[in-house]
Amino acid sequence: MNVKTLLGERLQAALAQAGAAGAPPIVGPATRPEFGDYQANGALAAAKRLSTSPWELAQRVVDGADLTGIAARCEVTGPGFISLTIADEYLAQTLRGGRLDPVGGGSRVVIDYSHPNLAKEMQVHHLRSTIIGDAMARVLEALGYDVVRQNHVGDWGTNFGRLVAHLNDTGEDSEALGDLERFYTEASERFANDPAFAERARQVVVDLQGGDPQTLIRWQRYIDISMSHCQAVYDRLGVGLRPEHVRGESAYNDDLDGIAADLEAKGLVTESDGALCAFLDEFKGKDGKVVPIIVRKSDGGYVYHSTDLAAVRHRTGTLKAARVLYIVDARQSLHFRQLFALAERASYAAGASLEHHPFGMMLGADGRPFKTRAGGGTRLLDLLDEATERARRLVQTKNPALEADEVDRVAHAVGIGAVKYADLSKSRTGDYVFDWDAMMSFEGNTAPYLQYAYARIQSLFQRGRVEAGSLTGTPTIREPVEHALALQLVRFQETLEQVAATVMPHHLCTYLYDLAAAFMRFYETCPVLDSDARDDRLLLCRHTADTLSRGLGLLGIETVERM
RNA sequence: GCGCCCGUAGCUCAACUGGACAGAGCAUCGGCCUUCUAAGCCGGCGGUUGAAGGUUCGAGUCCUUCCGGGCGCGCCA
Repeated sequence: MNVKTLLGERLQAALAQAGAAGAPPIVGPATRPEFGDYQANGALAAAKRLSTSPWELAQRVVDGADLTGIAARCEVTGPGFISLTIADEYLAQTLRGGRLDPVGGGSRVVIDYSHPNLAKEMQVHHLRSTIIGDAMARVLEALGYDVVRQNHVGDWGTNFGRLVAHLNDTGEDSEALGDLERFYTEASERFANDPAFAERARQVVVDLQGGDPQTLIRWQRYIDISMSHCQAVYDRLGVGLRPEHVRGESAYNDDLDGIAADLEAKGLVTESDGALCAFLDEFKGKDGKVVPIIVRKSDGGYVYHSTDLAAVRHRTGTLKAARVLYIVDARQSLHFRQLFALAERASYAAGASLEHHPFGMMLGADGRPFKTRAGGGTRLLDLLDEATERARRLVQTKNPALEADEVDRVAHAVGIGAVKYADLSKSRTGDYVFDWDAMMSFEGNTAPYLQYAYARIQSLFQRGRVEAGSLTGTPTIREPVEHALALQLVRFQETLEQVAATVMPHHLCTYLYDLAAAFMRFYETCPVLDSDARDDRLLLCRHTADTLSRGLGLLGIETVERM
């Protein structure tokens, strides 16, 4: 149950009765404790339009609103705010322990995320797209949307010309592929310094796009090895991407001639310097000249505009998406604005909502692009190694009593969780500072704080010899800290709907942090096991544990029983 | 030059999209462990939200102009 939506409906009806039909109630959490749990600000704006007193209108809304059984208090405060306090009984009945209403109704959402470049191993800059996309996929699925994951891997184009050319020279069974990074570097150096090699590399691109069998075999060999590296990273990270979600640039190769012909037939492209381009007036660059969308290069090859157009058509046409979310870094903003505009004019959007959700760069503590400790490189695997290692040292310091295999599990959950949470907890629009010391201090708004809250509850259950699953019923709420905890628990649904709408997972992080903090306050104030209210409080603990676990799970973060 | 994003406490970040007195954590200072995990809880200190105008009953949020930073702007993706 989304309490915010429910309050909104009831207050909107009351506004209409009071003469302000259609006025939005504008319900949100109360900004201060003395204003209750929720507040509605709609009467202020509505009164302005009706030229009546805001206070009087708000009072009529309060008098007319049907909030029986929901609100314990509903009153006008200040110039015309409506302050609402939810009834304890209602909160208690609404507790769902992390279960969600399927508001998505099976609507299909395609999410394009991770999309590593297979020319080399995954780099740290692939982290953001991968984990934001993974979190969004999980959240939308949990809300009842029909999610289709699309890993639009970079497995095509000029990079692969030089790689396959180098593979041709070193031999099909090259041991060198064991070290993709070095192989890539060697190929790049030869391309830059050896004109004859560069010419062969360009020919390979033509052969690839033309479907030459021998070239495709070598290309496939390279792709397979690179993709297995990616899968290892996904497994290590615990993201839900699997081979069946891969639909790379190469998958659209056969569509490209058709796209070009179709755009020509629709009169959307013209030839310019030998290339086939679309010129959309709203996109201007240097010297005020229109920035072209290059559909086909002068050498007849295709670049990513065309591939992405084919992907749009696939997602809206074949997959029948209602929404397509592109979790791609902010530098691609112009590209996507151009892409969506051209797709619209070519009627490829098919009524679907095409959305680019950009994110900023990962910076080091020095404010420059982040590098790992291992050789100052940017391999994502090195970053994950370091995270787990740092977590292991910390876990051993904090709790020396843990068994060796338990240390492994906790170090993994905490290390990977800390990295993910540090990223997901920030609003994605800007750059963010990746600071090992801050995230590994494990204080404040971090994954380990949340994991710790969960472990404390599990410890309660163990100590009290309580089977969590046997805790059922509706608790009685007595204390203010219990009310605050129950209120926060009930806000799970509205928080996730907000995440789904904004594609901003950090709202879920903030929510979980507030939930854990509410629990910690409850835990400090209210004895559980040795209390007359034991059963009621155990129930609150169970709902908290379930919600923390579910919420962290939606972020792709594991919980542990002990830490 | 044009376009997009950003600028909030010493540091890292919020602020539910225009609502009440801008909130957390870190750092710093001070309290709380012979009872459920102190990776915790409670409190103090810390702000002209880059600047100046404007719209509004109300602006960190919207508009204009500056200042400062990042990114992008024709055959890579």
